[in-house]
Amino acid sequence: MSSAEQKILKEIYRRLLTAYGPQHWWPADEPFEVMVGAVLTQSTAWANVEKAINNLKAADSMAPDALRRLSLEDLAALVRPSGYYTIKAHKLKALVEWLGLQDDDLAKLSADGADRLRRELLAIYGIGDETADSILLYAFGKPAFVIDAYTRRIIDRIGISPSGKRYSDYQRLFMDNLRKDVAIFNEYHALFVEHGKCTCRKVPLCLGCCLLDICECGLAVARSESGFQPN
DNA sequence: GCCCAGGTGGGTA
DNA sequence: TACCCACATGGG
Repeated sequence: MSSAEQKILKEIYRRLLTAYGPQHWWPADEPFEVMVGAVLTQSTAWANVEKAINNLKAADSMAPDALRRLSLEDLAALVRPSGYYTIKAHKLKALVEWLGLQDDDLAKLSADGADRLRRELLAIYGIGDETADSILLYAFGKPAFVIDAYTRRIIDRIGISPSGKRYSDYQRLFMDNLRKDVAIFNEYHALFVEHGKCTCRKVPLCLGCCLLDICECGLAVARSESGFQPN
């Protein structure tokens, strides 16, 4: 079986990878640092998150126990560059509180089933669908496809929107039509984010540099027609 | 000065 | 369920 959606999703991936190359998201970081980064990056540019992460490391606090020992005020001061620092300090406290209940044993957690782990994560204050899936994918190596606002816009624009508009509806579109491969899911979401930085996203119809000139019938428009030339 | 970035939770209709 | 809003720094 090979649906039109499968073809389109594979073609989008192929084009994004050709244009931007591998993104190397969270390739060597510790799972805990990935979890912290996933919270700090909520609606925030990654460059600002890096400053906050560097502050935590410089304070010798990039560890669950170290974060638990910090006062809320001190933690907020450290993550201040990432914005929303008061609320993010609360979120990180909630995260490490939960980790403490798991004996801070991330290796054991990663052996849990993805569904159970996802429910646990969603029960933590400050962790919603996208952050939960980011953690599942980038920290625990589970094949969870991450949906962000930009991914939704692309899907809607291409014309393969799911019948529902919920997070889970969009996620199912990818999960049902792609091989559940952690490396692919990792790269695909990162490429969407990278493409999101392209200014052409503000153009109602994709033209010029845009990769997403895919016609409604699901057949890819030739690059020569779109004028798009990958690097 | 204005816009936006790797969202979530709480309130209201 | 579906909107609205607060939350905030830093770079272009």
